Amino acid sequence: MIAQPKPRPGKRINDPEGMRKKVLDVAEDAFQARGYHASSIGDLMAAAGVSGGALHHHFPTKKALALAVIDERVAAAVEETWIAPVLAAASAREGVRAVFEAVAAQLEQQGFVRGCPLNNLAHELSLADPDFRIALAGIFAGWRRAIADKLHADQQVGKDEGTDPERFAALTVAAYSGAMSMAKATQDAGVLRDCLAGLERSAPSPSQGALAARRRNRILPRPGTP
Amino acid sequence: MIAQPKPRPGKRINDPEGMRKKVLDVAEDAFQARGYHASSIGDLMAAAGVSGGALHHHFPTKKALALAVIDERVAAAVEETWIAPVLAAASAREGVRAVFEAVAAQLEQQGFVRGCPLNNLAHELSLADPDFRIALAGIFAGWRRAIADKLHADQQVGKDEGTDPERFAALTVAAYSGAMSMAKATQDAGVLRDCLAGLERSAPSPSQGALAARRRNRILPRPGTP
DNA sequence: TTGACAAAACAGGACAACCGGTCTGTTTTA
DNA sequence: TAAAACAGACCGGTTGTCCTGTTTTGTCAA
Repeated sequence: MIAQPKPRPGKRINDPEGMRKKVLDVAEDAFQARGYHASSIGDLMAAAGVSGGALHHHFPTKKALALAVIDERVAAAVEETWIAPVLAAASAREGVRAVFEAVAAQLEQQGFVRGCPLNNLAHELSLADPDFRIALAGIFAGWRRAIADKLHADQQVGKDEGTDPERFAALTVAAYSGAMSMAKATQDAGVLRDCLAGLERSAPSPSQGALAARRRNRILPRPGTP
Repeated sequence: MIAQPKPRPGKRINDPEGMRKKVLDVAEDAFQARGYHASSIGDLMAAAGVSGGALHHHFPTKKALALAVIDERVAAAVEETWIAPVLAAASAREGVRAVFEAVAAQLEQQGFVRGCPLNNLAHELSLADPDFRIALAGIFAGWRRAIADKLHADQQVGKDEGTDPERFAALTVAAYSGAMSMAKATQDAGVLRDCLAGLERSAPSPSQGALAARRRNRILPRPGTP
């Protein structure tokens, strides 16, 4: 007999939080791999091992599920992959460089590119529903704000003056988003390095210790796809 | 009686090319506005006023229709919006600037943003099917090549040396793609101008006549949505 | 502690609408 | 007169949602 968690016939254990998390896990993965419309709730139920009634109890509609994925998972992915590393870096430019390189390295090691979760959903859902659009736009805004604030903090210490923080943040987010789009289409992460190199041409930096902030990134979910 | 084109009951005129064009028109528009999966062939038939048999005669499957849209329409849009204006400009940098500004201006005048057709479909279809991915990657490649070649030609005349053409092209395409992604999510084309400004910081340009190449762009299709 | 009881959590089937594709048949055209 | 072009019905499968039950769990008086 295989030792499964709790396949006992006569007993059942209610685990609302665990079940909700399990559904969000598979939904996040499916939306990232196949997109929103191409992921049926039947697929999600099967992948998560959740009954229709249970899923409907936690997420009344598919839209509600997607909104939860956006608010809780996509936002967290941006926070973990971009905002936290940039804030922890020695400077904004250094943080941006570290993230670009870390993501490129992981993608190359991984061997395939599924794209940026935020941009993937943004393209598919921004025009589909105002609620989707507002949620996604908010994540973009937070992303840009974090970078702009970091650069502004740098300038308070005399670093990197002469660069407009808002423009720098916009260009950084755009370059990364577009690079991931191309990387996904070409299945080649090299374009990330090209864009980073082009981006750093505009740096007035003299020279700084190149201590790469080694942080795990989370643009691409679980490597093991069962 | 309303004067319709040809609603005569007893007569019919075969117009293969016209019917094919009509289908591609509505498909291009629907894919841009709602995406591939959200556009049913029933919707397309109704919008184009085409029977199921006719549509199936020209495009046996939905995938075949999408591939035709990509090869004939999306590629043409990139050519018209980006490649031709850049090639016609005084320099690569000048062409890039002109396109960014022209697109931003049109979007602001239009009042809403539907995004870049290439990136819209790239995000939704790149992982869905290898044929889609290859077709889309090819358009990206042509786009980058045109910009890189233009910059290389500039350098043959001594202009803008010290800039790597491939990297410049990659960054330009990425910045535009990402900016359009954000513009779509925020429904605000201002980010295009922010990115352009950030992009031009890396220019070693002394000064050149700012003759804006005024060309119609075609990122967003027909303004009138019936 | 117990027992009652309402709410939450979960199971699983039912259903109408819709999807994309196919099929047969008719009309036009080379 | 055969092939191309078009019309329109048809079908099996899928979609998202709802619905009716059943089980578990928390609560609170006794």
